[in-house]
Amino acid sequence: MISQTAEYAIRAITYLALLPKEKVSSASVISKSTKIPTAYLSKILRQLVNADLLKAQKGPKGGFYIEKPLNEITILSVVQAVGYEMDENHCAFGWDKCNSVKPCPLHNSYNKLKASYYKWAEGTTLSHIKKSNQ
Amino acid sequence: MISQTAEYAIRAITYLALLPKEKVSSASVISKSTKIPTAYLSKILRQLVNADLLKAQKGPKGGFYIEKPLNEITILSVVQAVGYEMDENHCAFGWDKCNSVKPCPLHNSYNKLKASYYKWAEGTTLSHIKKSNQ
DNA sequence: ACTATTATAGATATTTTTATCTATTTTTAT
DNA sequence: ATAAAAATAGATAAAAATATCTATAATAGT
Repeated sequence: MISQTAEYAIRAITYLALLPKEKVSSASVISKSTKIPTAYLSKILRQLVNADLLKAQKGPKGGFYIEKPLNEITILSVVQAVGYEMDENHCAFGWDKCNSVKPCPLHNSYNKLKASYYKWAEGTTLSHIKKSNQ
Repeated sequence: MISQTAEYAIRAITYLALLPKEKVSSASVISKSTKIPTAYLSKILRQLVNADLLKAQKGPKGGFYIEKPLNEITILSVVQAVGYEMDENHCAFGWDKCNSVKPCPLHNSYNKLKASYYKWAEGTTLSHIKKSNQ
């Protein structure tokens, strides 16, 4: 449903979101708390930094933290930051040209699933997640 | 969202569902029509046969066909036949024990996505797909 | 009976994803 | 200045998913 890597990204940024605002956590602390392999987590965190979802601070007492308002960070943006956006033009039936004008036999059914995924991924923010946990 | 293998399975069985009732197609014909690699498709078809979603007929003029009523074949049953049922107890936040009584911070959000997936996968049958294509 | 055609089974190969390792850079605190 | 703690970068390794290959079994038609 959601790749391991994307799940790790969501898990890690959720962990940071639940801390007090702008509190810094090192990769190794996040790793221990979230059970994400340390080295792999570091790569994921870097991708989140590159996507401007997190800030990084090098050196002792450094680590990662969230600067942005939590309601601006959607699940979709996190998933896309680690490279798992779905190919909008992918045809589940294998057609080269498949669109709403000339839809493949699976087009309409798949669109329903896609729509509910996007509704969820764009509609769910770290702010929602935090609110439902306090 | 849905693994390549599961998509192939859905694609292949949809192809058969759109043919006249109980019409037989060989793996190589299905492969050409659906752009699924032949040998890989054969394995997938066998899994669908093992799950009693398809029938197989060996020998010349043999192949695969659907015997069951199309409204009894859900997308979920196809996906499960090729081994991609999701782990119901998997916790996206990495907790060992995560459930509705003691939910992890992601529990409720993920449940919404899971629910819409199951609603779609259990609610969509080959009958629906065929009807929307005639 | 024989031949050709098809599914089946299992082994092997390739590709992608996930994970680890090593070295380097930055920065805080002494 | 130096040492320690952290991120960063890039190379490598392991595991899983995807794909192919080879041989065998079943069956229809001749």
